Amino acid sequence: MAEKGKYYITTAIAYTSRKPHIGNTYEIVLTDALARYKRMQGYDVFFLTGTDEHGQKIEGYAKAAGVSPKEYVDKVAGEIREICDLLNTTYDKFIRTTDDYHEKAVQKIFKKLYDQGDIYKGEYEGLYCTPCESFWTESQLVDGKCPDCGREVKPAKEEAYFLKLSKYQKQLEEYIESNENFIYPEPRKKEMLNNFIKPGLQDLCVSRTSFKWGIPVTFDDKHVIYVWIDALSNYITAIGYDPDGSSDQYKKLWPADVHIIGKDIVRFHTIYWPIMLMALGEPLPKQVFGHPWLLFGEDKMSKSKGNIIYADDLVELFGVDAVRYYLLSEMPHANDGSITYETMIERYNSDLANTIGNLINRTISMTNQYFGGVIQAPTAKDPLDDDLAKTCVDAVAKVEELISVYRIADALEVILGIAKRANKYIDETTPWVLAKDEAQKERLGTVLYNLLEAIRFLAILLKPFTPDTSYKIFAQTNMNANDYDSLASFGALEAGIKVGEATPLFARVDKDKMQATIIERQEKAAEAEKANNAKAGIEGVAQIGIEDFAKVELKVAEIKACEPVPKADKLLKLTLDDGEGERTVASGIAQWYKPEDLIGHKIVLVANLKPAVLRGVESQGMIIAADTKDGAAKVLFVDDFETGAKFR
RNA sequence: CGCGGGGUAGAGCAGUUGGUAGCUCGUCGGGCUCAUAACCCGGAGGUCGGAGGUUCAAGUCCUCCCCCCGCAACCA
Repeated sequence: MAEKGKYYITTAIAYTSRKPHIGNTYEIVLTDALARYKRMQGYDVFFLTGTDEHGQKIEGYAKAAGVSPKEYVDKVAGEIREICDLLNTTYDKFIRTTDDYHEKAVQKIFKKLYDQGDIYKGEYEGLYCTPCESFWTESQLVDGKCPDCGREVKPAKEEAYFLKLSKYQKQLEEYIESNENFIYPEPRKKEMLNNFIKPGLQDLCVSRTSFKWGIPVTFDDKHVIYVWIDALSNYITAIGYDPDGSSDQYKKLWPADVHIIGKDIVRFHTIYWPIMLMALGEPLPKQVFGHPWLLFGEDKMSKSKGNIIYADDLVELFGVDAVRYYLLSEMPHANDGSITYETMIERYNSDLANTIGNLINRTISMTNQYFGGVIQAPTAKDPLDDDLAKTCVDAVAKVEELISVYRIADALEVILGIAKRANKYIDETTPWVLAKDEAQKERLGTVLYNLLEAIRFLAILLKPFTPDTSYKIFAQTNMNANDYDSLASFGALEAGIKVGEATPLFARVDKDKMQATIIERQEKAAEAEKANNAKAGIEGVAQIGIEDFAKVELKVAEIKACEPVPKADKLLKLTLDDGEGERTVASGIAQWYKPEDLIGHKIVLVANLKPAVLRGVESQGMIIAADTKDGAAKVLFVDDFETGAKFR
């Protein structure tokens, strides 16, 4: 195998807020396929993935779960890593931002940037909304008020550290413009330049005092280092970057050849990250690829519906390779992809079972029937064979080209094309007819040789995507020559070897049965979730005493007036008469009720609920409504009750 | 006018710098029997969301409009 130099590839690190669903899993599989492909081609690949474990959100989740942040992230990081392993990904290192070496390196980076003046202590000046504890810029305000709660904001200052983005703006702009492929795909590059860089970069706030779960600033312990410097540096700390002298591994691997990330975080990787590196005096990554997202069929997933698709469920149902294949083949190169159980089944059956699996099965089976399993030398060639050979050889170059621009689904289609062409070749050559004529024996042997050779191409090209399947094909056929370089020409398959028994690689799936199974599992999952919530007291099934109920004041109130809330498509503003006076209540029923449907009706009011401001409307209470089967809400009308009457 | 993505055959999608509309699945008909009810061939099915415009020529460029979908924000 030709040695081609190093190739350092990374995924974004996953945020450890909760177990990742299948959409989050796509990135690691994509990156793994790329890593395996490069490795197969002879590159010295280093593949990094990991988890991002700090921040206010996690602090909050941990608190809610009643555990320490560290315990919380240990659990989730474990789950994430299990999923990576389950999907048979070949990462070389799994970094966690709570790893000791990472934290130390990040602190050093922060210090270095501070010492050289690229980070300075300043004041975050903005318009502050005290109840929301949030800063806003002039442009974010709605009617000059807090976009969150609609209350007045006042100018305020908070101490914070800033990274001087402005200082490097020109340099970054030049880099992006002179390095064609740095930001990929192209539209993302324009977006970055036009929307963010050219209008002028504002210095970036890189520390926080509002939460504690983060890496402390060594020289100012009120502050923790905010996500940017903490998370982004993982790409260099993982391989031994140290401001005081980096490891040999770092010197060999950096700069990264490509960062594989979701399109939503392109900005951080093509603006903040390069500037950090420039400030550190390190070279910039060669490329950042912002991949599209994998979405879900019709329904948005939700835990209560039990229709979240997790990788481990899919793997149980279809097997690892089928899931990998599906994820990679369903992702278009530009738009977001969508996945459903239905298309999973379809693809599984048509591509894997019918086209690929069946081809291999029938070929091995014929080799056994006609030649006792022994691969014959291709001595009786025919012009009919040329197109098959060409399809195989051409596929190698096409796949390389497509992979280089991350068109994975298209590459898989090219590979599948080999199987399709081979199936057609069987029809063209009709081996079962040849078998009846002893004089055609040699030709028959050649036909089967060609088929096995095509399968060999197929198996090798599939390695990065469905590694287990390739392995099984080689095991089943006992073929030699399974390296990438042997694909240079058609005919590297060695004759005289005896193939094994034909065993189906992918059993066909019965669509109806599978769907029934899936529904059953979803119901179970939804139940389990409910039970879980009940245990945790999250949902209202927990029992309360009469004294608790007595705390709730329920009254009959009449709707006097009703109007939609501006800039809120779910909210209606109701003016109620509760017998003692008027009050305003906001209710999220605008999708199902028009104001005129409500005026004059009497409803049940939760009268002593603490007021809250929603979209600028102060809501003093809530009205009682119930969910309907189709997901809408139905308000409880109590028109024949007396206004002001209390429920008890 | 909050940001963004879209509207191309029944479904899911391709369509590079404008030059006879393609692919996969499904469907219908045929073929074959080595094979996992599989494989191969053929057919039907689209006024490319709508209306204008530029052009010899527009799915592709320009203008306006309609409709979906994410994200964001509020279902007290």
